[in-house]
Amino acid sequence: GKIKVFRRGSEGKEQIVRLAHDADVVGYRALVSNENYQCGAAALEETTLCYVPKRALDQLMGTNISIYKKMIGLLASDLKNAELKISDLAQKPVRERVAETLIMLKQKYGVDEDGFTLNVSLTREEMANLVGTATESLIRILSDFRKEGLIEIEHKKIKIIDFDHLYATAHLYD
Amino acid sequence: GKIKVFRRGSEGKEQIVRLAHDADVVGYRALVSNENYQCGAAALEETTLCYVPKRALDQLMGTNISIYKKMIGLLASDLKNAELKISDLAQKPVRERVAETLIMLKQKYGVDEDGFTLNVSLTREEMANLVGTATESLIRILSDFRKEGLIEIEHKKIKIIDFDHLYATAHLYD
DNA sequence: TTTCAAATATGATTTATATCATATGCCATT
DNA sequence: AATGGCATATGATATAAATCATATTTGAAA
Repeated sequence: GKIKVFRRGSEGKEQIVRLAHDADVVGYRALVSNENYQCGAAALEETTLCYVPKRALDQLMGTNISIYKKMIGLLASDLKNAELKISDLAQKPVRERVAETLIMLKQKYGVDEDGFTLNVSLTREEMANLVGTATESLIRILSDFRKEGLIEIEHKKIKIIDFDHLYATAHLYD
Repeated sequence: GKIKVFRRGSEGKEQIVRLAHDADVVGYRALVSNENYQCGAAALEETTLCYVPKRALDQLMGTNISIYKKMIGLLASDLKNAELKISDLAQKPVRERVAETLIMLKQKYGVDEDGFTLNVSLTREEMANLVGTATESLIRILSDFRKEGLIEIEHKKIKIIDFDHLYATAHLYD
């Protein structure tokens, strides 16, 4: 299923640092580094979890080298995304980050059978925590996008209407 | 030596996403994922580099499993730091991030023989790119810290005078 | 179906921070 | 040693976005 990985800040506000999807591995960091860094994870919908005991994993990894390769790939990909997010947070205005987040959600979770693009149900607050902004700001910008004909909003579900323009407002490649 | 790893944003402004130190591995991401994600690296001082040809590394990794473990550890640690940085950028005001950065620099690069705490010479602009703020804002906050007796500034070098208060202003644990 | 709490929405105001402007100081080069 | 260019510094102003305030809608429970 779909999982959010987040950290809580000073005032208890959560910042979503990463979204995980089917067949993804959450919390492998705890397996390799035993520091006191904590972050939480919560399911965004009904999810099947698969707990692998540390001992079993160690044993498996002792024999099977491809597990290592797989984990390195996952970590590298997460790190790439994290570093992208860092530069976005430091440099892009909220509007661009919202556009980028919508595109990312589409790429990650795909489309609904009704054509509704975003096949996840995040609350506005969760989307704001993902973008790294205030809930009201996120709502305002979604309204703007709707007025500009970029997206359609039906309650929690969002449909991307004009992908190209949304992509352009995200300023992804520059 | 000391290396900065950065990404350039829309207006060519660089955001430092990570600092690397002695005996660290930069750019291993390119070895495992062949996507088109690009970021740059530049030395902050005279540095001895050690290029390992991809083929040699592959060969080494085929035989030696501890290399995998080492790389997983490095990646996991980098990811942890990146995620911390994400939540900081999203939630903490610039002042706190500057304090945190000073502490991080001390921990990472240690102290000068003159007692000057920061044994790296970053320009103010580079520090700003590390914190994720405008150069003027960074300079202003350093001035504030100096006036408040938290640090001493001698040209490029900075000495932490009152670590406890600086630590407190960073709001590290909450 | 009615009711109520939580989520969504939008307006008004404040605030942090970026931007713009200008001054001062430092170091490298001649 | 003098000059020029860049880094540092600080003040003034503009602006994006947060916060505060208040409707409005929605969905769940009685």
